[in-house]
Amino acid sequence: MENFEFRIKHVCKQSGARIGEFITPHGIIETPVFMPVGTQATVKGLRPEDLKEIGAQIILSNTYHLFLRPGDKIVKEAGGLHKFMNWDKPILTDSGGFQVFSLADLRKINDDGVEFSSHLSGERFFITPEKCMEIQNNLGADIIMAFDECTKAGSSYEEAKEACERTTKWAERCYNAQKNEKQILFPIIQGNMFKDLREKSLNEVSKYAKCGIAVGGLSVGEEKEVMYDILDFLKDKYPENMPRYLMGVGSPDCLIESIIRGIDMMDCVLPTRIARNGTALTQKGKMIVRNAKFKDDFTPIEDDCDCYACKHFTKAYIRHLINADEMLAAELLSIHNIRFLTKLTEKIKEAILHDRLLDFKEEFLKEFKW
RNA sequence: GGUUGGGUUGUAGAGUGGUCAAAUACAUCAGACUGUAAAUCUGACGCCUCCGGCUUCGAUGGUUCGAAUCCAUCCCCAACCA
Repeated sequence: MENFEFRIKHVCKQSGARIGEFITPHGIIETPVFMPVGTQATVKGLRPEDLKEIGAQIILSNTYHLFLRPGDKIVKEAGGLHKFMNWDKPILTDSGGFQVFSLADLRKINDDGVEFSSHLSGERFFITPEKCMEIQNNLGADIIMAFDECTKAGSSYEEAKEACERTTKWAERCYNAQKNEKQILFPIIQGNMFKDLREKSLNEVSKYAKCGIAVGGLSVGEEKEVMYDILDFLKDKYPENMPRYLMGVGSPDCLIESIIRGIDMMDCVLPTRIARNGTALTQKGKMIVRNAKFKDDFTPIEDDCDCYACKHFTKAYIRHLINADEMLAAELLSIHNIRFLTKLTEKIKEAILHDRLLDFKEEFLKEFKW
């Protein structure tokens, strides 16, 4: 596996959190890392240049969505996802496992795979683990995800167990189907909120983890404390020397809490979605810039922020753009929100380096309210 | 001066005797958003001591058990004719 390597550079003596380097064919990812989501081969509202400027090292895209449109063959023909979307840094494609969860009404699962009724056309497609690998091979991301079954919080033990076992079997099938050495397959730990299932899943799925493993099925409606508890439970059980990716988690407080619990990589649609809906991330928590109280506030979202939006524009102006339905509002807030998270991970790294991540968390959460 | 058509809750605009505090849209205000069916969704939007009460549909007066809706007068607005 010379195309991929994970090196731990420092472990925080206070928290156990790590700083690492994840080497991929498209460059080194410094962890811990927040990964912006670009489901349809674009981080909504942002150009690759914007993303680089705000410190994005890797972005996500999505197997299910790109399979439906434009089709993985088109992307392959275009020269692969990197070339297609003009992003020369690492890319991770999610497997479509999350769509098993989010499009629950439009799919049927059996042990062989999932039948989706396309949310675009209604046309039915059957996705197996092997098909998922074929699609992801065609897309050509650096990191590809095993096809899994993500269950919602509140699922019964039986449901969780069934999904968990299926996810393990599918991980094996993905492992056997994945031949491209330029791509690394991350298997996914499931098990819902049941610790025995989580442990079993971790142990079984680890067999298929060469240089990276993911925790899925969290932040699916449960209380944060429940998620933290699961992460605590898993913390010292992961395979050695590989990055741990917590899927779909990314509010600032969760970011810190998860990194403290040994997580290296995270992604989340939150910063870009709430940006499009008029909300900014700040040191104090959410700021709904759309609110009338900002109509004559001629200061930046955050005075000390180095992002393009804060350097050049005021809250009053951005509120005006939101109010006028101008797309620049979404762009500026997306830039700010992603920058907020990349900057937060930089501060976290700094704290890890100085063995004071727990202190940093205390300081951060003193001001930050969600 | 005359004719015709109008004046409805921020705006536009339904409603032409009871089921009307009054459709709908827009605007406004607030909230939600965590591997993106989300530039989306939810709620509020006359006033109050708000599971009930009060005051509204240009104004005033009337008809009626009951009026935004019918009648009279007046005041405005628009178009056209002099």
